[in-house]
Amino acid sequence: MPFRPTQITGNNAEKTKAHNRRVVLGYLRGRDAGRAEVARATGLSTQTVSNLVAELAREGLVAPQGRRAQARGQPPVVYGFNPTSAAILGFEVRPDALTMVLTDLGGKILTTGHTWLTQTDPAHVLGQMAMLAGQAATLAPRILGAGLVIPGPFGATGLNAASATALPDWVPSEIPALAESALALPVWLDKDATAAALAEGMFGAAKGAQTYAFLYFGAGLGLGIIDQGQPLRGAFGNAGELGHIVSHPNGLPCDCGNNGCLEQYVSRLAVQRHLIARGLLPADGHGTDAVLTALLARDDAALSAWVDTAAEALSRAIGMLENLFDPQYTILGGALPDALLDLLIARLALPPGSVAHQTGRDRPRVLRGTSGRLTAALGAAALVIHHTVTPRIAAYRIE
Amino acid sequence: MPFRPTQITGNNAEKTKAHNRRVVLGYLRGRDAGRAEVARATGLSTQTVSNLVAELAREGLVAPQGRRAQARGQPPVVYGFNPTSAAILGFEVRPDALTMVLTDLGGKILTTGHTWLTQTDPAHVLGQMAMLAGQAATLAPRILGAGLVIPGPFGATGLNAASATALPDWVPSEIPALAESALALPVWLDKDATAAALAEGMFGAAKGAQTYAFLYFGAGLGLGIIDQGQPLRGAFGNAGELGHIVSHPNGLPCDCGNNGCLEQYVSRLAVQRHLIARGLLPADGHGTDAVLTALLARDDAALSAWVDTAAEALSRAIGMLENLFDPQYTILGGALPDALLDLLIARLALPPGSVAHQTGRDRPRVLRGTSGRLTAALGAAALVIHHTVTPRIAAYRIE
DNA sequence: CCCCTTAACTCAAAATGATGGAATAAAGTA
DNA sequence: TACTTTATTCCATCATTTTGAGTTAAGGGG
Repeated sequence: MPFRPTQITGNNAEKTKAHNRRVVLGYLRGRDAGRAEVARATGLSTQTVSNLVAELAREGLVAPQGRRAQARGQPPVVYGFNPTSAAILGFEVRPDALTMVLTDLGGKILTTGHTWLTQTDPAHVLGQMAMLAGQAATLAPRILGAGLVIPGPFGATGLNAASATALPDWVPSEIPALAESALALPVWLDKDATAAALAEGMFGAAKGAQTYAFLYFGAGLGLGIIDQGQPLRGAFGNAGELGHIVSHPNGLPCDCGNNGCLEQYVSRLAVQRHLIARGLLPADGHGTDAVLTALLARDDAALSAWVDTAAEALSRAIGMLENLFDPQYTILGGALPDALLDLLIARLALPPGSVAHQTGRDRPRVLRGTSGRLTAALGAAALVIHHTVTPRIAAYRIE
Repeated sequence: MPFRPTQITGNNAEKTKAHNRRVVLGYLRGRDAGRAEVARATGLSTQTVSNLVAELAREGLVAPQGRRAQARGQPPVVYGFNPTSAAILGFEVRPDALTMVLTDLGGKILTTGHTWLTQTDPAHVLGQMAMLAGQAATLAPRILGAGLVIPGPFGATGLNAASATALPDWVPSEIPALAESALALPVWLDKDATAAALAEGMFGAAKGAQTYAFLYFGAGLGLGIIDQGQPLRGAFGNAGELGHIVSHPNGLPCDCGNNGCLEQYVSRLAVQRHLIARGLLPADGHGTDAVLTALLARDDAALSAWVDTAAEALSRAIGMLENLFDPQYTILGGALPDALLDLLIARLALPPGSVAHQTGRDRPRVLRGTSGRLTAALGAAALVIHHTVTPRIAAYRIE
């Protein structure tokens, strides 16, 4: 329930413990370590770490990996994160379909599920979710929680006309509670691009990074921004509507009322439209992925022309994102074939006037995401880990 | 020391108390209230609030405002924030000058100071600071701390060529410690636009807002972004380099290597260049403010033409910021006369395709800042309050 | 091979600070 | 005046972390 935080609450001993537990678990999720090392890194006493690790080990979330002599002194008992000790559910809700993944805590997919939706009211969709979850539950001894992602934007904004993809009845502040009773699990909700970004930082290309931008190709073009490990949300949960920034002043009209929106040039819909106009794809867009893969394999000129145009607009957009967000890197992912994303990246000509253009970079400025078609659903699953493992600001209360 | 946080640390009882103290003080800074009300709002017990308020009252930071009967029951003793109980120092360091303000905790300016700088090495500048601070100290019984702002970007980035304004020797991670020993006060450092944004949210146009964008006219064009009350920093502290996003593809060349950077069209330097080219301002730009005010008063056509161009570019930029950050509003402030900022705002034609274009807004999408020429120095002072009053994520450790 | 040093770890007591329940104070209401 | 409501205080209790004194298990020097 990330939206509209209104008031910062106080702490007490119990919340302190929960925080410390997340700190310790977060550290061990990053690397195996002995308890004394965790204590030094977190600033906690060894005693506290010892207690917390014992508790986590009792629950199976971490496990001893044996002693490892390093120098003098008694060798530490090294503990490591145990990703197979529990499972998590991720649901992606779109206007036409519901996708589910069940993963372990390391993001490894245990099973998937899918249903086409004819109605999109929460009651109906939550029923479908409960059904899929019931099937999945037989495969996992223990499910920690469920994540839920829906496309933005939320509320009545200037983008609504353009958002046939939005789910109007899905009020972010109400859904988690409904879902919790439907699934009998703790539930977290976020928007697709943000959740996908978290997943990429947890399991994928941005593993270990604290500050990065994730460019999400869904129907349009979304953006998830993670700064210091925390997602940027905005006042109404609508941060990251990258698709509707104006890339070409006086360019192609968009349903939103702007002319030259970026997603008219860089998106799955844009490439589909380009190919349909040239007779390379049926008008309903059926089989897009297969066609794209085939065209890429034979180095098709029409597709290559689209990539050139898209890469030009995308280069400017990424330069802008770099200057505004100063990410460690920008990641491209979502519903486009990996080969096409790779080609787009190869054709980028990033502007020199960027804070990301610096000496001594260890990695490229732009990377491809690793999770492919299931990006959003995996992102949903990652929400659970994010909220279970990542220390937060003092909890926000929602009113 | 906001930059390069590396590790989240654990909590203990003392940190918990410090957090709760900030929560309580933060609440009372927003509105007067009885202790029971604070307890309800923060989720703390009345006893805890009572203890913390007593401590804060002992220090003078809050003071009882008398009883206020409201309904039945014993009327609460209402406590209020006491802005005159202490003072704070704010320093703005630029390559050519050092500006100081001494304010009370409400942002009211008690005195100002100014020195031209011939050298910019930290040792020299810190000496000048200590001198100014010494003079100011006679006016305030108690100084809580000092804030320090410097222009970005930090490190060796692609914008360095363009940043004659940057201070190369000022390494953000080292300065606060040096300054603390020079001033014998707690010191916080941040970049100008970010600090100015915090000040605007604390004392100015965005008072009470949690999520907003502040467009800062310095030499170039900076941006401070506050999301959920926390500044956006980026991986290297360089988030918000708005001036060098490409506004006009293939437009005017910029020292940074890009063509068509926004600050070539919208900045103090841009309007100066426009006026110099037309013989309305001496080539050294001397007397810019007076000239601008005079030209505005007589509705000068040349200036008006600049405003039109600037407003067009600015409208697109603001639309973009809205879609990326989803702020409650965007604020324009800094080193331009209020009348010019007002005219710019009046001429904006904001794009319709924006998440900020929503029904039921209580305030305009764009506001003018309130603090004028001293914006950055006031921002520096605001840093002290931000760190004293605002609850934070578990403290970051710097390595 | 023994003893010293180093480091990890455990146990029990102490310290910190939040909480909960009972008692008290001060108002409005019947 | 008695009763209800709300704010506040007092005091004992509770949840945690920290501290300090051992204990264990390794390496290194003679």
